[in-house]
Amino acid sequence: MKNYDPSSIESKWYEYWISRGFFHSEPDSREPYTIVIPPPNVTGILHMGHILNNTLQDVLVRRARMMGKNACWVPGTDHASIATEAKVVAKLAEQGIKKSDLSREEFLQHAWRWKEEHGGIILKQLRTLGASCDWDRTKFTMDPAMSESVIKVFVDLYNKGLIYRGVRMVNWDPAAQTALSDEEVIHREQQGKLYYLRYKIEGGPVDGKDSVIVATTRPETILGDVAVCVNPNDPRYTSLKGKRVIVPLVGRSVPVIYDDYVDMDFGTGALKITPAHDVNDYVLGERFGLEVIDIFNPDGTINERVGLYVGQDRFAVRDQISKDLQAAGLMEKVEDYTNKVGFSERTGAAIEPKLSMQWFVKMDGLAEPALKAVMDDTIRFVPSKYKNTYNHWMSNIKDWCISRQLWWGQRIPAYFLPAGGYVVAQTPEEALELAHRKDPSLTLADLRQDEDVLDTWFSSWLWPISVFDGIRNPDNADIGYYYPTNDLVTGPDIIFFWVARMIMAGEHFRHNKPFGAVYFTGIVRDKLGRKMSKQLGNSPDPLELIEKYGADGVRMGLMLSTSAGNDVMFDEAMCEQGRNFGNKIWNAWRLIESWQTTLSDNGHSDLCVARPTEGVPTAEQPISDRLAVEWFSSKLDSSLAEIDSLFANYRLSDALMVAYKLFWDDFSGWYLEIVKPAYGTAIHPHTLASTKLFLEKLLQILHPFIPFITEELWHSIRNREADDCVTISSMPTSQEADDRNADGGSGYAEILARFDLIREAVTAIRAIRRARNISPKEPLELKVVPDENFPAEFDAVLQKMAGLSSVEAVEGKDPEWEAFIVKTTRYFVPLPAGGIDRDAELVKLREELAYQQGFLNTVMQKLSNERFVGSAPAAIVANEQTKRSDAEARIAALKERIAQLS
RNA sequence: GGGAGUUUAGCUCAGCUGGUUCAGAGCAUCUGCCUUACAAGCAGAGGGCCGGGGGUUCGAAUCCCUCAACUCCCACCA
Repeated sequence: MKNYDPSSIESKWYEYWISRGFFHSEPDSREPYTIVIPPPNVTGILHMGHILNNTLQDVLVRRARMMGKNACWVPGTDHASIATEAKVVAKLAEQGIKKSDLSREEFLQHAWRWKEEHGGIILKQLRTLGASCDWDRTKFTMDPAMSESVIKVFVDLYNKGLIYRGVRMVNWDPAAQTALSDEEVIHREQQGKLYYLRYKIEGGPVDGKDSVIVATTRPETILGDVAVCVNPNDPRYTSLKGKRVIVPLVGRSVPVIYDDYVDMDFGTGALKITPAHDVNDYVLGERFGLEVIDIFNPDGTINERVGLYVGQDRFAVRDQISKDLQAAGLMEKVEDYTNKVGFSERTGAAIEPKLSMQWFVKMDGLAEPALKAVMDDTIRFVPSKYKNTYNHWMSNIKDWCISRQLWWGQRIPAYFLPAGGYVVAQTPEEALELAHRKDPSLTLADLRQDEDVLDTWFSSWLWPISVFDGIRNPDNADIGYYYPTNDLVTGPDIIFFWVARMIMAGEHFRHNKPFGAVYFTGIVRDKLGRKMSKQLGNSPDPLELIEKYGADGVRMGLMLSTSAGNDVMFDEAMCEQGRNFGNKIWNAWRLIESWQTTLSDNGHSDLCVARPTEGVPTAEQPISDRLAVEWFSSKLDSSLAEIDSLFANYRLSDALMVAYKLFWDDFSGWYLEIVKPAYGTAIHPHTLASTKLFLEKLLQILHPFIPFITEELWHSIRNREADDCVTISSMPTSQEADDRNADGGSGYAEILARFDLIREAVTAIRAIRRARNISPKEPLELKVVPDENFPAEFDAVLQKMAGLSSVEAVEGKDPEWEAFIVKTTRYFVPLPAGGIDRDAELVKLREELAYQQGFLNTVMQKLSNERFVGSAPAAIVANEQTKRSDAEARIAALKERIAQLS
């Protein structure tokens, strides 16, 4: 089989890991590494954003596990009250059941059944991706213990005076029929109209005018008008002082009031005041003691208050009232107008500002320590630009409306008393105790619990604490060990909803940050940069992708093109690249596996492969092998160091790229090619042993990114004990070069540099072959004028990789030799037949000469500039001097060559 | 209306507190190869006034100013 087939092994290994309990964590003496998953909506299904987010978490967790940490990734789901309740309501509607026909208990039964049937699908899907979560710790935000924590926190904050109840102007979602927090409202530009309405002046014309023209985008709200407001400095309206005007159609007489809130330049400079349905109007209404006329039902239809348009929807009324005004001659004009309208984040309905009784959390005290923790980098934001966003929001924070007029969620533990007033307590029984202080005769049946539930985020803000039961049992072993968690991986879209509030909760309830760092992912877009959506049909099904490219391939594809905070332009080609890489690894193993250390007499490989460690080598290890091992060992080491530092800065895709190139270019392209025995010959046992060791380390480095294929090959390399898996192996560290140096080897920086010179020479010879159409199989001779930049020790490697029959030191050149220079070393290749094309050669040489002379000029300019020599650091100047002498050497060689040819 | 970010090769992006031959990487493209691990591959090659303009400096993709385009966040102008 030439191609790797991921599907045949991926599910096998996931089950194996689970069966060995590798992902389960209990507190022990090791250092913990903790991540709590951003809990997806319990009824949600996996999309590309989840794939990205969870792959990132898995990479971090798997790496930490291999670095010797006690890694714990806590999975779970969120009850998502509005979204889930909306889904259940829709599902019931399909069956002809209206929510209003059900009791609370009946509805909740349906909801729980729905949750049991559809809930947690997403968690199963995460296993397909390879997510190494500790499934034994799976939590749901409405688990009894989780809900108990939420209620405990509510009671606690209430008793501290941080939660209050009051009538406020809130964002009302007429579709879900609940209040929303400010964060749940999305403002979007909308193409609307600006209507100019005529308000007749009571008692006849003033200054020749019989009416005031008022501009509004919402003519239907005139039903609730209680005043017309103008700016006191507006000369157009000074004469209206003390006058009243008639609300069109409605016929209500309302006063003209004066307040400099009104912008004289907008519309006509006259503003209608509807305190029940506009935040600003409400403020003005309070200031002037105006009546509040609420004209809407909770579902956005007109109520009976005014007796007009009763029962009709607000948008239908807008059209109708516009016509009626027109007909009555009360519409001056209508203009196109673009304005911002708020919509519900969940249902998409246009938000209606509505005055209602709600519960709020006082935020300023909570915000202060939470702001500090981020600004002084106690909690690190990656990328740091989100500190600005966070700072701005936290500094202007408003109180948090936490009550929702829904049934799915934690019910607010406030109990109303028959005689008025209420008590707040953890349980009805405790509530009764409190109630008894007011009236000892009360029984449980007299208490009426608040009908509303809490905002979903009021449970998720406790997530990093409550998953470890740190609210109910603040001193338990888990919370002490795993908290604070290490990294949080989430999208910037919920920085206020969730991240900020978790920090507040952490600081308030644990007096400690909830996590050490927040890695903000971008949004997964299609390759045209469009957001993925069902409507556009541009959102691929992750499970299909996994089936097609393997989980490793999909993970790799996403990881290669994501950096913190940047959106990912998703292209299936990326998964293809990931799959191809898996194939590359697979084939590298096939090659190594085919190598034999002993051969039978007839030249064919023995069926029985000698164990390299057992056999006594019958011959010296080839020098090219020894050098290749030494070089790759250094290369591996320097790459490890690089990867470490990239991880420290959360540059995961760069780290993967380093590993990718290490495997593909250095290991497969160079190392394996150097040590590869000729067909039909044996490999030296030492070389084979080293090669397998290298492969093992490479698999370890790659495992956090592509867990499946690495585990499969880990077991192919040798027979292993049940728990000897790459998943829980120890990540190689980058100190091995030092050990080797102690044995008398050369430092690895130097060997890497020397090897690069050989690479350049090989590439140059290959280019000559290509230009002259010389087959790679045809041996060439190489002549060299050795100097300090000629890595003579790699002679054997050079011969093998460039297909040379000999490398000979010479003093000078022959006109029939093709020449090239690596750094300062001059190389020549005698060409077999036909010789070289002198003219073409000369053109090339002269171009090169011109470039080198130009380069030398710029160097000389710097060096002859006294201010450069005087002010630049010594190292920079010395470097320029080296550049100068190198260039001069090359120019001399080029000139000599040109002289020969012409 | 405020604030932040982005702009470097066809695409996606690296280039940290100015100085190595600094103009890079991966992918894509082009050319030649089915060479006994891999055509999901190998070998080679091309490709960019670093958004425009100005300034600071011996020296600018990098620092400052300005203009332009795009993106995002926040904000109660009907």
